[in-house]
Amino acid sequence: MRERSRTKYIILGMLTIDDMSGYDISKAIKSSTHHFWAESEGQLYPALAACVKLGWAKCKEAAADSKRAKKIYSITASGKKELAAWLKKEPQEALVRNELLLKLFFGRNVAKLDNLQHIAHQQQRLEAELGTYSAMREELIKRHGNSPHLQYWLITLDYGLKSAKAELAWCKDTIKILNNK
Amino acid sequence: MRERSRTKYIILGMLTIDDMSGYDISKAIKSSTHHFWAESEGQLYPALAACVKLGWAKCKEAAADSKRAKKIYSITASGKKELAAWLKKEPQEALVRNELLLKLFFGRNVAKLDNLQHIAHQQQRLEAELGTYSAMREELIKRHGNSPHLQYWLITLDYGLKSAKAELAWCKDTIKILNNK
DNA sequence: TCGCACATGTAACGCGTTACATGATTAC
DNA sequence: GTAATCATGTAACGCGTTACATGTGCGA
Repeated sequence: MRERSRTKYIILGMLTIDDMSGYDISKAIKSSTHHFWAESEGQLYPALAACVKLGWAKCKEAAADSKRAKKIYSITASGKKELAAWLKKEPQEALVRNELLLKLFFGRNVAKLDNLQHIAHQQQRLEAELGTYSAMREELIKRHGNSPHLQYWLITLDYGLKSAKAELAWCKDTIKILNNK
Repeated sequence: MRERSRTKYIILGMLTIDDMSGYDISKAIKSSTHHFWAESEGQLYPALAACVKLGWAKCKEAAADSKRAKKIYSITASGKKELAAWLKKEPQEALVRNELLLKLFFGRNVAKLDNLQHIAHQQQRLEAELGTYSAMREELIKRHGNSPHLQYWLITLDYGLKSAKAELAWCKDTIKILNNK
């Protein structure tokens, strides 16, 4: 069985943006890739240690000006090579597990209202998400206007915006369909 | 730690459509929910046995007219209750792990062409998917035109169609953006 | 002083994939 | 005859979440 986890690569990727601590990486993931790729701390810290062991990253204690004990990691030349090799490989198909759709697929086993409630709730979630994405977009442009990463970040954000809008349209249509019959 | 697996519920759901063997359920999943919820045989058979043990399903050997040794499962009253209770509970947020987006997020670490290739490949996949969904839609209506499940099945199919179209539009836009700069 | 954010980890456990194992029947 | 599909499972393993554990610094 070959390794399948991509935690080490998301770490390396984050370290190409800036030197960071484990905690910083965790925060960065939560505020950027979280909607399409999440990681928990339980994987992050061991994977960080593994990166160091493989020579893909190195670690130094935080500068004296910082009050907190903090380990700052940076990517090595070898790490950059590994990351680039992985980035070039054909991405695997996205993994999706959508419980809302699964429940709706079997929706005829419960009252129509139960299904409608699930969809209405999803609609609310998506509207909030749309707001978040728009805010993120402005924030990104303001704070990283001349970062060479920006173009790529906007691409993934745009994916979120477009798919949230499409999902929202589906919610509205589906509510109509269920109410009219 | 409470149980998180939903394999037993997808089994119960399939058994509300018809009595089936494990192999039948596996095939049914592959041809219906697979795009938003997949299960492997390694989970399916043990979960089936668990359903019987819990009294949610019962099992009888295949009728004599069948040549093959085959175990046909059916849902019990208790199983129906369990399924309905689960269906009514608020669905959890969808789990997504999109490797394409993850690679693009770090896209500035490789050549633009590498990123473009990934997107072009995704575009092809989506076009094929769109064709599959359209064919499935016709097939469903033809074969299950008066099934009480049909309405719900079309809803989930429609989700696939709409989100594939949105993703396809994003692919085209993104290719343009990357080429123009 | 109380709670939150910062900061770093480990352990337990359930989940899910992959691979293996086996054999029958059907279609070409 | 040979490959694909039908048919049912088990075992090993890596993955990922959740919960736990511990402590600091800062603001209200």
